[in-house]
Amino acid sequence: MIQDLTTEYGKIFEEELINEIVQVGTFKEIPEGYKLMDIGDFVRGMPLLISGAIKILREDEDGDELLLYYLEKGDTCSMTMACCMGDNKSEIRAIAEMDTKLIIVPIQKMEEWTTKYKSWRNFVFNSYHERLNELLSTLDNIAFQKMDERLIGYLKEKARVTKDNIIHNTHQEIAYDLHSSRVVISRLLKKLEEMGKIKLHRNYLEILDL
Amino acid sequence: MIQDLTTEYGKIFEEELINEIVQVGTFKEIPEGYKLMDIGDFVRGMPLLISGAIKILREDEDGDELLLYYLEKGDTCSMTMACCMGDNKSEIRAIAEMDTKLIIVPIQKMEEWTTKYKSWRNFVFNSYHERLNELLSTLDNIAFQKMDERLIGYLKEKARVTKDNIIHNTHQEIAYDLHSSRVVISRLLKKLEEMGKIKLHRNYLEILDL
DNA sequence: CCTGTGCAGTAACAAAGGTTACAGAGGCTT
DNA sequence: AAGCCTCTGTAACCTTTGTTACTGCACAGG
Repeated sequence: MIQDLTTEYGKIFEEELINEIVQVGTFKEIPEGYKLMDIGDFVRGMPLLISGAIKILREDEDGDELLLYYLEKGDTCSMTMACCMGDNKSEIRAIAEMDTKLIIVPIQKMEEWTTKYKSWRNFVFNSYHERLNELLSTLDNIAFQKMDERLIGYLKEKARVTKDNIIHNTHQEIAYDLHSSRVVISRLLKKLEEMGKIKLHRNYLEILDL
Repeated sequence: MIQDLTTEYGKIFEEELINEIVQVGTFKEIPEGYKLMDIGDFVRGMPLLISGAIKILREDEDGDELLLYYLEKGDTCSMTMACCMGDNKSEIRAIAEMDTKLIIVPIQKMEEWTTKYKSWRNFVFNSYHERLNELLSTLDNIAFQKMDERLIGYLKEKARVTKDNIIHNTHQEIAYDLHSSRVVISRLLKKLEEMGKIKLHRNYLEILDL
């Protein structure tokens, strides 16, 4: 755990802080598909990602989903932090996009370290900053783009995060993430295939040239 | 200025911090409609709102607008803070929704006070937190609601912020804020009038019962 | 009082996206 | 091989939203 932590966070955190994290943090290995947190859950800890990726989803009252963004190595979840200061119920759902290693830090420590370590303070601010910008860009996509553009963006981002040009999802799953319907996604994917940008298969698709 | 500042922020900031703010801050009175900041502008200061309201807009490459949220008294602009840590160009446009009083604090002080004052640190964290939640709720509206619901929400929010049941806007202006078109908004407003929820006039409309 | 300008109402049409329904294909189980 | 389940392709249709075009109306300024 010290090894992993130092590799990923050694450059930005003081040694003393790293030691504290090792003492109070819990190392976890999470399999793909594991649900780390759901809407309404109480937030008990704050995750520091070592490797892998976690997808963050929003859901409305009717159960309609929407992908917000991915957390990757070096990221933490600002939502979690935000929750610590409010009613501390989660506003979002978090699901491991691939096998993921992370460290959970108790939320009490968060406040303490904010006073004690400048590097931690900067880390937290930076994290908020990044999440705000991610949310803004998600909002841009939804507000200003049509479904075909959003779909292309989705495939690109997913390929980037998983470092894999094969998208292992059914059309239905993609439709959920984009808050659309299966038929619409099938239609658009077919068009992309006709344009030679992707190749469709059962349960997965290949990205050729987006 | 000390009077205004103490009234609004006296409860949350230490006296020493209030004094510092008075020393380095610039008090400003902004008329309705004044553009405080545009996309791409360099961020030089951080606003602390004393009274009034500021609307925060996002715009895409084609010039299409979208209202994100309002800043009100006691608020500050997290985007501004976020910008201070990044390339410090603004991602958003800020326009006074009504006559507004505020204090501009130089951004260098922000970092300094974050180390020095616990109350400031909490204020900044809280502000990030609130903005994240505002953005989330804006995103919910756009992603999950239809235009008629969004329009009702817009009118309600505007009435709340301006404390006025008369909305002083043309249909075209409303359409810009919601990123829609004038004809669509006219259509929907007419329906609301037929339902007895509002009363339409030239250049303004009355909210009866939403 | 006349007129230009901007605002609002409305109709007709277009496009995007969502819905329903059904057929066939692939793959697994028995 | 037969049966079953899930995924994909496709057609027909509907709703919502956006677009274009034209009308009349209100108001300000000459």
